[in-house]
Amino acid sequence: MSQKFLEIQNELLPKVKLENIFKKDEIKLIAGVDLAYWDVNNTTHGTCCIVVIDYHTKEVIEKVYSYGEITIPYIPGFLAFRELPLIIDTVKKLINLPDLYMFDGNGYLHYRHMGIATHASFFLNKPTIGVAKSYLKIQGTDFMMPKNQAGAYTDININSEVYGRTLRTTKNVKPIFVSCGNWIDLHTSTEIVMNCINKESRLPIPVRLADLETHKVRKQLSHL
DNA sequence: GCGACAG
DNA sequence: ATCTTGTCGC
Repeated sequence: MSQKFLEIQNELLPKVKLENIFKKDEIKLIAGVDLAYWDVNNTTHGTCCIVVIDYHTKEVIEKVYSYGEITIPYIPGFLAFRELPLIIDTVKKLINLPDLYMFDGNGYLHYRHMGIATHASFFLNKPTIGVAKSYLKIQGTDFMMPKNQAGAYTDININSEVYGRTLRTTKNVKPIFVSCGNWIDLHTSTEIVMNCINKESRLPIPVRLADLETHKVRKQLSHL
């Protein structure tokens, strides 16, 4: 199974572009994407929630979700294959199409530069950013802890290539791991993430809201 | 058997 | 990811 997955990701890799294909003032709507899981008998079910906000006012513009059985197991390095089917299904329900998507997980910061944010971009056809809460160690490379100051960061350099960035979004709180998804550069990715931080969470608003939403939906669905 | 391991 | 209460601190 994972052999076929490897082939698919290796074919996509050459199409990744870590450059902005947009102008900053064109970014109006940003979506956060997340999933939550629960078990029914011996099968795993999941819900995908997408929350769209106005990048400038942070107002919630739209929320959509879908749910279904999850058939692909979680395998480190192949998260996209597990979560993409439900994500694609959910995106179809959006009325307000986002200018950019933020994911709970990595993008270019991945064994084959094909974390879920990067992989998903080819189905969404929009710029994407990866935001992970924990570190995925690649080739034994640890990350350097940034200074304890909001906005401080350290680049994750592996074999003379920058895979992503350890970003302290909030003082006195663990850093997050930001990486390019596709069609955007790391500098702009960092800037957009920081512009989506408030006192409520170390996570950018779109991802945080999508996370909260998946918990609500799960509580509702798993109690039926 | 042991340790690694985004979500 | 998920299983789970209280509790320390700003």
